[in-house]
Amino acid sequence: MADTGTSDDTREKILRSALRLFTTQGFHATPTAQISRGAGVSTGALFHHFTDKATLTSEVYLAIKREMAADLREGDDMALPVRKRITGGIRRYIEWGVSHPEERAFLNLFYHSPNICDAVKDRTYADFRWLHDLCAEAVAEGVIRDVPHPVLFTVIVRTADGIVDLAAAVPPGTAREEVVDAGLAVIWHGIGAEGPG
Amino acid sequence: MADTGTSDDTREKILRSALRLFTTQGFHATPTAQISRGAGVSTGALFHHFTDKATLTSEVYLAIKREMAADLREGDDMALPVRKRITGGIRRYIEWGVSHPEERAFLNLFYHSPNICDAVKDRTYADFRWLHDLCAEAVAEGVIRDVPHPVLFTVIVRTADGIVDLAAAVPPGTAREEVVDAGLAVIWHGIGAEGPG
DNA sequence: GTCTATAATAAGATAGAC
DNA sequence: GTCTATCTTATTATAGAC
Repeated sequence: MADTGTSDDTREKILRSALRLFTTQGFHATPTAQISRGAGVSTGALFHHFTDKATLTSEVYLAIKREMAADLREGDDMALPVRKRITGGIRRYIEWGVSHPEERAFLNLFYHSPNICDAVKDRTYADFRWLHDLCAEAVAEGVIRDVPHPVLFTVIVRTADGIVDLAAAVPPGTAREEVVDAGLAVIWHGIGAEGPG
Repeated sequence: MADTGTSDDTREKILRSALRLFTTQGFHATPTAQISRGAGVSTGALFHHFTDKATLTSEVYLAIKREMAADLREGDDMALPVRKRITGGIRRYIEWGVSHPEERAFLNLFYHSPNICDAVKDRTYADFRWLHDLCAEAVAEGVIRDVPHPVLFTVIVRTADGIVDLAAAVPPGTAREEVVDAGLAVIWHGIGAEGPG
């Protein structure tokens, strides 16, 4: 068990180095040699752990998505009413984005890149399925207005993404909380069946 | 005047070829040789019209932004009440996105790319200034709730971007109109001071 | 499992003829 | 203003020692 520690460490260091360089330079502008150098290992070690550069890129993506999905779900309390669960989910989504700027930049980069295999994107859909179900539940309960689900989900996620960028550009504390609260208020005015909250 | 036509044509063909290839392959994955080949000209001609690849990329961006800004402003009727002008502006924004998929893909790609000079992005801000002013006017008139301007503008644009993606994925006609109308309803519920509309 | 050295290829940009 | 040919450099990935 202690022996495999070194190998896993190398793998992790390569993933972290790739994340940092991809987000500051882009995929194709980042040579594999620079990634391995940033990780403190050799080119040979990189290609021992990852078959090629595309695989390494996908692995970075999958690792981030898995971590993000776990963080989001961990904070969910199923005992709470649906509206509070959704608000909490959006808040955690925003907090995660603000506190993970490199991961967020990578996801944006990856998402808008051409020629990135959709199969890779689809592999993470299941981890977020419960959020879709939660929204459907809210609509069924009359907590959310009867908006077509794709429109509903898109509005929530896109708006939250925008709030993340705004919140990250503002100093932590009251100013940041005000941005998040204002964003949440607009979202709930937009989708909520009742008054604001 | 007729003599310069050939040269301008070459320039335009290079810009169009670059747009198509960048959106399907990405910036760094697209060799300049392929761009010139796609335009039906030689590498030499490309570097005669653009000093380097980065300049060509920026020129594609600026041309798209200029065209988009002109289309948006052209449809504006200053005689209309503020709310109708904003609704019309969002509708034209969505329509432009749906009918310009390559341009939209390029803007997304460019916007999320690292190392793209902010100075280039800033050069187009003035063309959209009137939209910011229009929103501020709506807040001053009490047509839009008193939401901090960055939050307000972000919510509108991000939601509209999401609606473009949804609308583009649906066949034109009733289905598409329903998506757009549903999106606009959510936006106005979110930001409007009065009832829905 | 990690290293150094290198093979094989492809990139951006230029030179000089026409 | 456009072409062909090419220079220079950088890239991904592999080979083989340790």
